[in-house]
Amino acid sequence: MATIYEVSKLAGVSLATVSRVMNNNANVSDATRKKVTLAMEELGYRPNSIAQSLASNCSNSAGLLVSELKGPFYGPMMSGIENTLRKQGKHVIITAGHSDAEREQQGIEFLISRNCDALILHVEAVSDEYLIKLSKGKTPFVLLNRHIPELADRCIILDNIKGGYLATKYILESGHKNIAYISGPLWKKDAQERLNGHKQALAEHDIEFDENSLYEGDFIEDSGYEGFTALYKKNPAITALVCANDEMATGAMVSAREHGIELPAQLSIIGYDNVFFTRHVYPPLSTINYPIDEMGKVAAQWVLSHVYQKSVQPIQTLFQPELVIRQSVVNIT
Amino acid sequence: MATIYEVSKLAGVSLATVSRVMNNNANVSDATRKKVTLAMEELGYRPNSIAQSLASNCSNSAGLLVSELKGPFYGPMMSGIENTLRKQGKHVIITAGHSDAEREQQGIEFLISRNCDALILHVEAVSDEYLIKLSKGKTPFVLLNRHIPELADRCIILDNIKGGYLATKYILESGHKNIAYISGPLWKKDAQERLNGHKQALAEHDIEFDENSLYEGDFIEDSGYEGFTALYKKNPAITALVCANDEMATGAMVSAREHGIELPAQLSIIGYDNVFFTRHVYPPLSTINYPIDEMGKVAAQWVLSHVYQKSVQPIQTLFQPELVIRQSVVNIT
DNA sequence: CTGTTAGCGCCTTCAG
DNA sequence: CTGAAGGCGCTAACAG
Repeated sequence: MATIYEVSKLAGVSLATVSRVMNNNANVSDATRKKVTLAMEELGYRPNSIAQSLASNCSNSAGLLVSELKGPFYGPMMSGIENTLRKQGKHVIITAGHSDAEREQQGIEFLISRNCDALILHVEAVSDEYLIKLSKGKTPFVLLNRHIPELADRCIILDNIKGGYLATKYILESGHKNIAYISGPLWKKDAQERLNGHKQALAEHDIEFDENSLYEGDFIEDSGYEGFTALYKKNPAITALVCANDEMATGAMVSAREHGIELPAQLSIIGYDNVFFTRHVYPPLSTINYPIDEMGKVAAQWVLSHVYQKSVQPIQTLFQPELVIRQSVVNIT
Repeated sequence: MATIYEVSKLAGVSLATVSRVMNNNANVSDATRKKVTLAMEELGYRPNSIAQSLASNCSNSAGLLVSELKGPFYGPMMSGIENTLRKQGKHVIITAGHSDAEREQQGIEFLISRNCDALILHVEAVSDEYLIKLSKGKTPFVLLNRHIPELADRCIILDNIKGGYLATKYILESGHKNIAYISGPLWKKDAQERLNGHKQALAEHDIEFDENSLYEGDFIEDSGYEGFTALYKKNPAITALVCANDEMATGAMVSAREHGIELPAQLSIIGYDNVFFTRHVYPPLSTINYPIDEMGKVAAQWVLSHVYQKSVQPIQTLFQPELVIRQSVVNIT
């Protein structure tokens, strides 16, 4: 790899001049600029961004931490972020936290140690205190899907309580009274909030929440399968199931079919997230829309304006969930 | 951020010694080691991996280029790679090429300029020549899903011809004779190969391939929708459709239903890739398994052994596709 | 076992 | 408009 030094020699100028044409910064005469450009081409020169980063303390890249690299939820999120950042010539360094406090911390530290100019974090396990401490550090960050009062202006979130409420309300208005619920891991705030929304809707319709009709899953398909199996055993009379995400809903569907239950006629199911494949499962799954790609874009824009343009514009931090009606819920009134 | 210098001062030792305990390399007495460790903790010291990378010419991270960050195909691939690398303390820097030659090149150059120790590339648009030239450079790389004879030992591929063959063979053996095909973009080699496999199976059964029953899609769902719409218009008598990937197959299903076609009774469909949601569409989609997660792991292992352990072990480069039978294909003999 | 001394490749004042 | 010089934080011989 050619270095700036070789370029400068070939062009017959100083290091500083080469540096200047690279960052087409200061005034450089057209003549010398041309000389340098030619020399760079001749040598196939590529700037070493590591060295740039060390010297300038700016890496032109943002760090992104997601819980998983796979799964239908994170793909659109990463993609939305990468696209908007890339358009401005910024890069993204992605790493996974696996919903584990230690791995999330490691990931964050890795990104910081890589000189990321800013961080976009979808963290679940790490504590509020840790993040507040982190916010005192020099690397700015936004939080996706997590609300911390002290950091409210950089928390881009969905109103999960409302989402949970909307889902169950729709089920109730379709005449169901015998309703089971498969939640996410309840140590996760969003899982908790969705469940709270559910309870709220129930209360509004004077239906008492029954612990026996709750199964705590882990947002993964299999737990939906196991959840329905368990729930059905306890109470075969349920006519509707609300799931805290779409993947568990599809898992539940598999179990329901194995029990000889006809969908949606004998069992209504609703999911959450509106992940892309929900249109294609059978029956097409009604769900709650989570505009994660858009939220990712907002996060990216925050980075762009806040870090690179130094113009601190307020951003939309609260997004609204929406009911998406397809065919998995049946009216039994 | 504390630097190595401050640590050395606090511990009362030299820079070199601090560096040594960090890389627990050379012999350091337990006493001084303890002093240094304490000093590091007290200062909350974190090594700056950018500086390490610049000085040691080793970044402990591999670059990964995929076509898209979203989509059911790349998720498992990224995840498989990240997991196996992470276990050895290596990190992954991911970027997207969007199946565009220029963006793929940019991505590769970014990864190289970031001092990645090795690259794992899923590139589609960039030329063979470019990659061959790249192979002369100092950053080693493996190729995923691309075969270049000159670089055969670092190409981890699936036998796509065979996969295409298996899919159509299964359709033919189910008694279908009036078969349409939705391909991927034919400038992509894998799309071409899958189609060739299709033709080969047809030939074996003495069925002539008809250009009119081919629609060139782009591996994205919508093109499956449009593809079937166009194909059906030309020939409403088709009884089977083979698609070059699962996403187009699900798109085709939507169109078929809109035409009042009952699935699978009136139209058999087979996909390709065995992406995770194929089990959940209706009818559950028969397809060809593409062990992409495993192939990703092999790529990661290549990096681990080849670059970090300097033990050049040969790896499995050719993987076999397998027919996955579900319920979207019906026997009409 | 430990300290000294050069760099890694680039940016950034500061003079000129 | 251009060059010289110092430094970003760390590693890696080489001495001692």
